[in-house]
Amino acid sequence: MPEKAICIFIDEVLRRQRLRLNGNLEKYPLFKDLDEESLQSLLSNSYINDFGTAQEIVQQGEPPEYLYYIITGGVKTLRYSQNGEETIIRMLSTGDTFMEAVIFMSGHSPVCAKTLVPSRLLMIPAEAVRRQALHDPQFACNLLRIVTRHYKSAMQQIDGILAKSPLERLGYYFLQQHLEQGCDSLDVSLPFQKSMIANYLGMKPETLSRALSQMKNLGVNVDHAKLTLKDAYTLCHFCDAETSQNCPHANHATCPRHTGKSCANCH
Amino acid sequence: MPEKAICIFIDEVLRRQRLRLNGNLEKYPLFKDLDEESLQSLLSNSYINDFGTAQEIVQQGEPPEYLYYIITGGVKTLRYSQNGEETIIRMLSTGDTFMEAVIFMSGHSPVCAKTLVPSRLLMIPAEAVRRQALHDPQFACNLLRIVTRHYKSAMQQIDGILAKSPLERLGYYFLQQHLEQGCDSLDVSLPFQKSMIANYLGMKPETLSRALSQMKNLGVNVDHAKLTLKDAYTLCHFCDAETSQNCPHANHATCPRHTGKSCANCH
DNA sequence: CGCACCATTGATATGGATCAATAACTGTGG
DNA sequence: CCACAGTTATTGATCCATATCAATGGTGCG
Repeated sequence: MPEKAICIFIDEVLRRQRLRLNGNLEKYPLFKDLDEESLQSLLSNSYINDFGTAQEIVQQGEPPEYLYYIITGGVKTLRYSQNGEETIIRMLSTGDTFMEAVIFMSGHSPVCAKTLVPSRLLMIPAEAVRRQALHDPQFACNLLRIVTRHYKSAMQQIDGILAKSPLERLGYYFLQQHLEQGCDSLDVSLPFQKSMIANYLGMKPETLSRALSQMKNLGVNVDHAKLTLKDAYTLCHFCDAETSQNCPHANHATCPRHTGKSCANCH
Repeated sequence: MPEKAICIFIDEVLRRQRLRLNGNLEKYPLFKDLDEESLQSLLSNSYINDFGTAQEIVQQGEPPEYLYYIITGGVKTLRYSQNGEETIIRMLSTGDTFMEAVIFMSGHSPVCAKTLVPSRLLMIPAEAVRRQALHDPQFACNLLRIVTRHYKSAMQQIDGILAKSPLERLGYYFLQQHLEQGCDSLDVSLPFQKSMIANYLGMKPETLSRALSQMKNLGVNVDHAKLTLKDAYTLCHFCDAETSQNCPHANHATCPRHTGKSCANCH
């Protein structure tokens, strides 16, 4: 159903462009600035498929067959370790893509992808992606931007795990959610269940729970999957130089980071 | 000195191509399959510079100005956390490139790069790299392959830290060194000092030291910076499905993985 | 209503960090 | 060639943070 794929895709792109978050947090620009010809070539062989909850879309150790674009839904990518435990690498929702990087790795997929909720996915064959990347440098550069962003967040994950306490990791995660959600509201919603977030942050659910109760003392109220901040600067404790680049308050007189006010509290 | 850069570069490429390790472990193919024109365009603005030990080549938080290719020497890339500690992201030596990924990230560099020993580096201006990527899809795809490989090893680092014991992480590291060094000798040399390796593996030097003494019981003798394996299968305990793809013994009857022999010992 | 599943909370255990002391090695200058 | 200082590695003793174990409470769904 190629035509159908294109229709929905165009819809999606338009929606995305309107939705660009904070200007610079615009989501993964896979299709950005592509000419009509490239789009056609990419999408004419693509499919749209619906998946149920907890379905394995890609198996670890299998060659990747498609690049996936989440039209609606939620997906996690993870790795199984020898003992069978899972380590979540990314948690994705509407508008995200996955397997873009894996397609350009040699060998089999080092990750598995699994739906968290019923999801509708656009599937672009891996071979078409590779072919198009060799023909259209704009597309290749879009891929580069996406993969480097993933790589950067993987680096942040690494030193977060090694150098931050569970409380700090959680605060950092909340801050990023807050910024992604436009940061005009004092409410932040948690898009995934807590045990997922715990795994993603490299801690056990119990530890996350305890970190949450510490959060309350810092002015973050947790009610089920919704956080309520005491004020706009509650999460500034957890900000760093990289993240502040995405914060609209940064470099304003109101930013505690900028005035140095809250750094006394930071630890 | 553009001509000089090209001369040494050509030398280097030839050397690399002869040196390809195990066929599939061939190092970062930045210049692979580029036409003469692309090479000229990339290198005509490049420089070669010598750096001393422990020099900061790139500062964290600064915009990246160059892509670096290590002609000779050793470099680490790392991140400083708030408390000032460093987390090593990669440890690089002759033939490696760095900052390829950072050049395509928006904003400033999330990592710092520092020489470990006196090093001679080929420096290609970031702007030239970006321009060339937009003009030459082959070059863009080479970059994609490099960055995705880094991303993959970052993922391995993440679940190594979260799911493996220090001993296992060390064994895995030894195994990879062994494979990179051609695995025809039972001697493995450690290319970096132990405190660096410890940091890279997410543990303290004391912990590495203790893990080393456990290694002796498993048949790995450590003498200064040189390991001696008891037999070719000593490190098989630490192998996983991904790594076995790079092992010449895999799928042979001699592989303990394949026969299931050593998996009993694994834990 | 009752059965899963998820989250929370408390008690305990443990692995790796930290602290501290010593030993080995590196390089430098006399 | 040796003496010395500075760095790096090892080893032992202790401590602490987070995992683990265990019990309870809450929530949603059939």
